[in-house]
Amino acid sequence: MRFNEKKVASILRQHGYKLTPQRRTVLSVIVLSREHLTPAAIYERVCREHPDVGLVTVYRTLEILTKLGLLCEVHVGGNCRSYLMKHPSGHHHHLVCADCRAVIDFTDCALNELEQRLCQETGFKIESHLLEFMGQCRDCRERVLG
Amino acid sequence: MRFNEKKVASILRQHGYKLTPQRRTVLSVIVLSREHLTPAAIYERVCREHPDVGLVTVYRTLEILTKLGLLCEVHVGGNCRSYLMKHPSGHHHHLVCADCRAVIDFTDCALNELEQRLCQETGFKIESHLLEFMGQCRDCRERVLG
DNA sequence: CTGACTGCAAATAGTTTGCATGACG
DNA sequence: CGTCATGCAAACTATTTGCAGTCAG
Repeated sequence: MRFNEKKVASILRQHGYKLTPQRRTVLSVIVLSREHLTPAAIYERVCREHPDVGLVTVYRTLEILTKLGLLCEVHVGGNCRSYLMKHPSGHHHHLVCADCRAVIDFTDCALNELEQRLCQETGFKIESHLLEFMGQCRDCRERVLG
Repeated sequence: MRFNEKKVASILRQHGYKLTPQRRTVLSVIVLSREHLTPAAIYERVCREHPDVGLVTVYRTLEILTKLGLLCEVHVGGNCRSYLMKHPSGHHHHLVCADCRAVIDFTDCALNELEQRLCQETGFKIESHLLEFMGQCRDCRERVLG
């Protein structure tokens, strides 16, 4: 389960950030989404509820959440910046639906063996990795099949 | 081994693209690089030899090479667009040095098993994946150690 | 020759910054 | 109440497009 609104709010407060209505709205949009969202998409949804919030505030909120390590970036699909609330547990990867942009997380990537072999063969010291699967989720497949 | 200049030139000609001096220069910069390069970095190197080439031409050449499937994008490192000549053989992944940006390719990603398990568990139809390792290459490690 | 290619300049898209006003704690 | 947050406008960066002149084939 990903971070929920209460948890994020408390972390923000712990770090001395104020909980303004604008930030609450941005937070709620991100937390409630099963999809990865671009800043523009977040802004659009925020505006539906509170048209007076500025795009700049969305960017600044994203910056804070990223700095606190609460967000993960999704890379799939050309557009580089898409965000999603992170798991509190840490290391995980994404399974992304190309149609509805829904994201499923999984944790055991089983890359240790490959990583070790690559280290031996190349002399690299591997520090991290990026792994994402792209495809079509169950719902979207069924919708297409009719 | 990645595509070489001759091979790429011939593919371009086959597809009816003209081989102008500008394109030759852009090509040679990409082919000769062991690193992944942003459009701006390619432009800079091109200018060292031919200061009269425009950045726009770099973008347009990259567009063509991408359309022909001769380039791969490297995602690591925030900046989203970095390019590298592709392997003719097809499916492969990258091991990227965070210091010098050198890229080593490898082919057997050993993800089939994981892919199958994820399909079963989630109902996803997986179509592709993105896998990159980041770290420090042998040379950069030795340079640091002295 | 002629259509494709080029460079310039301007347009567009995405993101960041400066600043005066406003509100959380 | 002071400080941090906000929104606007403007600056910036990256990329794309329109256009007239140029050149590869």
